[in-house]
Amino acid sequence: MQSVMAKKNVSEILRKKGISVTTQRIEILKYLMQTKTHPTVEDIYLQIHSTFASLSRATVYNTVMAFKEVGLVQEITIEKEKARYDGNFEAHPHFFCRTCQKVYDLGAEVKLTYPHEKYKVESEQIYLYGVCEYCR
Amino acid sequence: MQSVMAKKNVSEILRKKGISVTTQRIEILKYLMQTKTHPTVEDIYLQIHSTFASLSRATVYNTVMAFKEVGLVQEITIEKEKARYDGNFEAHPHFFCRTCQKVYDLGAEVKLTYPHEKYKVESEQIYLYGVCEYCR
DNA sequence: ATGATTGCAAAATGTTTGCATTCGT
DNA sequence: ACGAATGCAAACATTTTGCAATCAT
Repeated sequence: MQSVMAKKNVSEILRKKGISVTTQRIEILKYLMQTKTHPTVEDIYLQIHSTFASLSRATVYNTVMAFKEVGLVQEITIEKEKARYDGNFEAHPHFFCRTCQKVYDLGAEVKLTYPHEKYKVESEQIYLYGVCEYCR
Repeated sequence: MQSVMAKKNVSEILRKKGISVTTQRIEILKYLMQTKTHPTVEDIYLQIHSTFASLSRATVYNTVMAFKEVGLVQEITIEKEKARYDGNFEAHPHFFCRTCQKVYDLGAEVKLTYPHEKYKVESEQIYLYGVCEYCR
């Protein structure tokens, strides 16, 4: 029954992360937490701009960078053309369909095991490529 | 003793892949098979252009795309800014150092396990992020 | 009040495209 | 000889930057 995250909850998340709370950031975070489409900056801009006309692309760029730094979003570079953003910060693999160009989440069934030796790993991304079930 | 791959061998690889053999392709493939730096298009262009002045950036773009299609290189999108190319086509993880911005190969100690269910996986990329041993 | 954020425009970067010339087979 | 590959310039897409106006605390 809680279809869309309330403005208050989103503000609280921003406050807890120690970054200042603006209307733009609230709107962008609400959108990112609610969608599973892995939107690009342009996607985010077009979506929010349609109901909040003053939003600029520069602010979307600033905002996703700020969110990435405090750990509110993951940056998905599964295609070389453009970055996508995922409001789910938990590590999980992504699948790119080369037919419909959509990015899907994969779950815990994909597992990565490695010894932390020479490298101090801070984050990881697993990208799988192929054709999704709908396009086959 | 075989420091640099001979022109003949490289030509043979191209011929076996069924793509036509040009001087530019020979030079680019020789370079990609010999380096472990995961060069960008600009890196490849600058390196080869220094001794082969007529090479153009457009040809480097065309060539890495052709190589990718026939399975001679992997495209590494570990950074959103630019793609890198790896002449080692075997699946292996990559590590990106956020300090020196270099990309390192990781070996078989990193393992990915998953069931092929809904998605027909054709290729995979594993990217790890952190600080390398030299930068720490 | 003051420093951070925003919006706009310009610039920078990486990549793609169109087309005439050259090359590989 | 013919289709493919090359080189150049222009176009395009994404991202970054500079700066004045506005907003958050």
